[in-house]
Amino acid sequence: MAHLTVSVEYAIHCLLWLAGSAGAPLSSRDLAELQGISQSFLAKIFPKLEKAGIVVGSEGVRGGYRLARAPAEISVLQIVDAIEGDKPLFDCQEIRDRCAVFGDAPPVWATAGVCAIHAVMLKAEQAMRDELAAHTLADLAVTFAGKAPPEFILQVQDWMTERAGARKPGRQSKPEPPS
Amino acid sequence: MAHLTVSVEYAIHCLLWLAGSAGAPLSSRDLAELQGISQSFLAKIFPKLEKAGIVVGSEGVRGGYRLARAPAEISVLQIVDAIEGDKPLFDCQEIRDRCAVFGDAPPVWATAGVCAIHAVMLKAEQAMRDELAAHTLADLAVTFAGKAPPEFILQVQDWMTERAGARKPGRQSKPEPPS
DNA sequence: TAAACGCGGAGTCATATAGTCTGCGTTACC
DNA sequence: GGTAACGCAGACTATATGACTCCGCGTTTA
Repeated sequence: MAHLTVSVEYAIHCLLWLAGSAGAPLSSRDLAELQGISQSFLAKIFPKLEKAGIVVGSEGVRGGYRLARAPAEISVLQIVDAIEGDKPLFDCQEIRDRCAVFGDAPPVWATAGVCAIHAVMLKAEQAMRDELAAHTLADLAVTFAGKAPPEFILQVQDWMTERAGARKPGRQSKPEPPS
Repeated sequence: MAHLTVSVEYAIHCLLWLAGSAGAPLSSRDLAELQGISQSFLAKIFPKLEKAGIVVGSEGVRGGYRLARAPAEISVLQIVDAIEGDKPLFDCQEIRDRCAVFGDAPPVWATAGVCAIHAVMLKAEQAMRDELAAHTLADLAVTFAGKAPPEFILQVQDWMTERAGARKPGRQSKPEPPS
C-alpha cells in the first residue's frame, strides 16, 4: 500500500510523553534519549507540530515543548497531517482525457466531474482519515496507563530529574566522556 | 499522507478497457498508446496482474491480455494489492520497548500485545482496505458507461481495428516513418 | 557568561518510483 | 518457413523522497 513515515511514529510517542508530563515542558533532546531515537532528527519534527498548533515551545535553558491543548482535543489525524502535510493518497493523472481517439481536444463528457477511479480512492482516503480522527491522544494515554505499572511513572520521573541534575555542575559527575 | 503509485492508476484504467472488450485480448502496446502512457512501463505492470490471477496473457501475434474472471469479481483492493504488494500503511518501530529506563531488558508489560499506536494505524488501514474492497471493476464500468456516449465505443473499436490493419501489409500504408 | 534550549538551513546516504532499453521464446499469418 | 506481433524477463538510469547528520544563530536562565 503506502506508508506513513517514522516521523509520525516519533511524534505520537513524544506527544504521549507530553500528555503525561502535566504541563511541564520536556526538551526534544530528553525525549529523544528517553526513547532511544535520534536527537537531531526529532529536533526537525517538533517545529512541524508547533506550526500546526499542537505544541508550544519555550526557548532558553529550562525550555522545551508542552501540549497546546488537552490530549482529548488532539486527534491522531491532526498529528499525521501536521507531519506529513496534506499529500493525498492518490494523485490522479487524468488519463481519461488523454485517450488517443480524442486527438488534442478531449470532449466535455470525458473531463467533467471527478474521475471514477479517483472518486473511489478519495472515499478510501476519507475512510482512513475518519478512523484516524476518531482516536485522540487521550485515548492512547488511557490504553498506555492500563498497561504500565504505577512505579514506571516514578522511574521515568527519576530518570528526568537525574538527567536535569547531571547537567548542573555540583551533583552527578558525568562530564560526558568524549566518545 | 501516503501515496498510491501511478502503476495502480494505469492498471485500473487498462483493466477497465479489458472489461469493455468482451473477452477479446488487448495487447499492452495498444492499451498504452490508446491511453497515451508508456509502453515499456505498462509492459512491466501486466505481469504483476497476471501473477495475481487478475488477467491471463496469451503469447503470439494476436495475443494480449484478458480478464481472468468477471469484472464484478475483481475489486479495486485486489488490483492495488497485486501492484503494490502487501506493504503496510504503518511500519511500527517498536519504540515502546526501547525506553531508556528499561536498560537492556524491557519488561513483559511493555512488549506484550500490539502497540496502541500501531493498533490505531491498523484500524485506519483496514478502513481504507474495506472501502477499496467495496468497489469492483463492474462498478467503475457502470459509472463510465453512464458518461460516455454510445458512439465513443464504436470510435475506439475503429481505432483498434485500424491499428491492427495498419500492421498488416496490404491495407493502410503506414510503415512507421522512423522519427 | 556559559550551558541548555529552540530554531533554521545545508548536506549526506539509501531506497524507491518511474521510466528506458535491450534480448529471448512463442505464435499467427502470408 | 520466415517475419512480425506478441508476452516475458532482466539490466540500466534518473529523479525524488525519507531518514538522518552537522553547523550555526538567537534566546534564556542559573
